[in-house]
Amino acid sequence: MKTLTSGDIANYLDVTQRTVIRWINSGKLKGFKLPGRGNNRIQTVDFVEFLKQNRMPIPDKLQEEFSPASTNILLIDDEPAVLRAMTRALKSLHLKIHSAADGFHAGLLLEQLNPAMIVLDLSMPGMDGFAVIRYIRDEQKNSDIRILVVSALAGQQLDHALAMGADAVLSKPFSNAQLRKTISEWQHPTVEI
Amino acid sequence: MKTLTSGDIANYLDVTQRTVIRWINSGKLKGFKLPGRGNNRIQTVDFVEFLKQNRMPIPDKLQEEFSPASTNILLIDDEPAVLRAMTRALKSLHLKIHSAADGFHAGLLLEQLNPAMIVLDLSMPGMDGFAVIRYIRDEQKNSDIRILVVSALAGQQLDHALAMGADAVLSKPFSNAQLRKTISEWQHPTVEI
DNA sequence: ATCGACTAGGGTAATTTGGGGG
DNA sequence: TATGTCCAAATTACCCTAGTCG
Repeated sequence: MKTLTSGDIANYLDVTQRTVIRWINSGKLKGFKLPGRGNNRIQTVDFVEFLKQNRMPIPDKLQEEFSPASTNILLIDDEPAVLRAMTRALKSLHLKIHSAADGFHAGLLLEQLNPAMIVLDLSMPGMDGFAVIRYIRDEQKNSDIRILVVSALAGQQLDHALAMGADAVLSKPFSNAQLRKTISEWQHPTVEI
Repeated sequence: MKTLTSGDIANYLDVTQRTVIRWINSGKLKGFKLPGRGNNRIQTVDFVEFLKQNRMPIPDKLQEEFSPASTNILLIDDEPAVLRAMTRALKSLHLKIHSAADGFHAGLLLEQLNPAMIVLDLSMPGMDGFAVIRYIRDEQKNSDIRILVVSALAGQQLDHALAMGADAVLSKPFSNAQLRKTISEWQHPTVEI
């Protein structure tokens, strides 16, 4: 749990600490008090909520800290060589790159990281790639995950993946440039507030 | 983890350890001291009580530990028939039974449920059962998850599983009674503190 | 014995709170 | 009404040393 003090917020917003404390005490800004003299602590989520409600700009630092997952990308492929190649290809894009070589680690990391994007090989032994897409699209909380499907399978399989909710497909083999292009387009999405 | 140290709480609340110790010494936070140098230990119940009294947010991890969900059991086997059979066998034990038929769902559910026990088939297509044990024992922090390995593999594989940290093994085929006996022993463990 | 990680507590600096008045 | 400024007292952070443990 990352928390902020009244002073932190005063600095962020360029107001006096006194003002921030009054916001808290009047209930405008949600926070909690430490047991001692009642020093205030504010959870970053609550602060971001406060900023949104008042249409104030969100500092970049908080943007990241608040949703560190937004920069995670998860690569799922059973061939380590392919994972390494993709990692190299994406290294320059300033993403936190994680990879899974089997279904178990794919599931683990998907839950742990809540990644912004995944690159998914459809045909992996012991795992139904479509099941991954279905899982992600059915759970609302994961619904904004971008899915890039890569596969050596026939085109109609790729079409099926698109129909199930994949955002893009690439048929193997593909070039590093193709991969990078697709991912980088997702990196700076249209701003949402 | 039944008790917390001052450092644990400091991390939870994002304050310094020094502050936590002062809370304890001033009686604001109930705890007890170990003989020797007087290291502090705080029971999770007391900590949660402390959080409630001061209207502080309760960290997710603690939330889980306190929710009765700790009676989750996760069954991992690639044969649906086996999963159904085990589910029936365990139905009477008052556990929340979840099952995974592939590595992907095994990973997902392991993260989501934080189960108290898992029953793991070692030989599943596309998944290394030993990797699951290794993950739980090495990387999962509070790894008090009980692991029962079931397998049709040779005995030395089962021994290997035990060496890696499995709590018990059963070679297939096994009877419902054997399964139930092992699991029910874990349900009400001989008290250890 | 050595090492690193963790912990308790002392002393001091920095921060925080709430009040009062502009 | 909302905020900035000044203030004193309380609380917390920071730096330190020493002890414990595996």
